Amino acid sequence: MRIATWNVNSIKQRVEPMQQWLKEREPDVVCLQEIKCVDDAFPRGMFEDMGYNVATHGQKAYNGVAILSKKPIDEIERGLPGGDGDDHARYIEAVISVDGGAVRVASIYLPNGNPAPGPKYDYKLAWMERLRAHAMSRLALEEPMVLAGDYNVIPTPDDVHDPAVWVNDALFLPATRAKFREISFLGLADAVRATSDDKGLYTFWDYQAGAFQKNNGIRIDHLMLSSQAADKLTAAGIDRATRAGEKPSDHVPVWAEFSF
DNA sequence: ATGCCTTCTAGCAGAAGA
Repeated sequence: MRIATWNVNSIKQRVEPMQQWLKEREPDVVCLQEIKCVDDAFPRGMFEDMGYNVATHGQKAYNGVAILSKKPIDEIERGLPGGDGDDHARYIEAVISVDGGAVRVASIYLPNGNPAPGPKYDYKLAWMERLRAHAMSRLALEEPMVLAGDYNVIPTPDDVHDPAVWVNDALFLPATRAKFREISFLGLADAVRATSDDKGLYTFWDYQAGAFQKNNGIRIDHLMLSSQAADKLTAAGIDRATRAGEKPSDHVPVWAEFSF
């Protein structure tokens, strides 16, 4: 089974690139972020025609997440627990049936947090603590689980072209990285880093100043695996070619393949 | 030192993104 994540930066603007990529990569499950539309405006029929079931958690103009799956989607939960008054659509979780079992999958759009310090950064750190608490409770189920999405976290200096430029950014501040390590150390493996030590592996390049052409990027989209999923990991990759196509998102898909 | 680019809504400019 192949599970992918992609921050599409508006689903309506990405219909053609998505169709092309789905045909080429043939993922079984896709976690989408920044769909930037309400549930009723999601182009559900297009994906159903391509053989996918669709679960969305949309929002007008901003944010919005979704899960596509060729296998049935069960136990859909929208929103991350603990957000008193948090109306951002940034989290959707579901259980996907696989041969002889199931895998729990979440599509995550973690807050950007800039400018830092400030209320947006406070919201980011609070959201990360909610994610940590929820991940801990889910890990107690001891089942295959993939928490995939745009974490808006650069985990290490090896995950950014020019670390010095990012030292005061909410994506790279020590407190951000420390919180991400806290989540990782619960027992979640980064699929890309489980399979490669290469530098220069990025998932986002700014639209401005020719960032992609210079490979001036950052690695912020991650698939985090429970040990029961990591044990079945056979490959992982980043589809950077989508960034060179027509009307690209500023993020590219990241995927992991499993023997289940 | 600043904008660079793309998206959204609203309404022909401003916010947000990372």
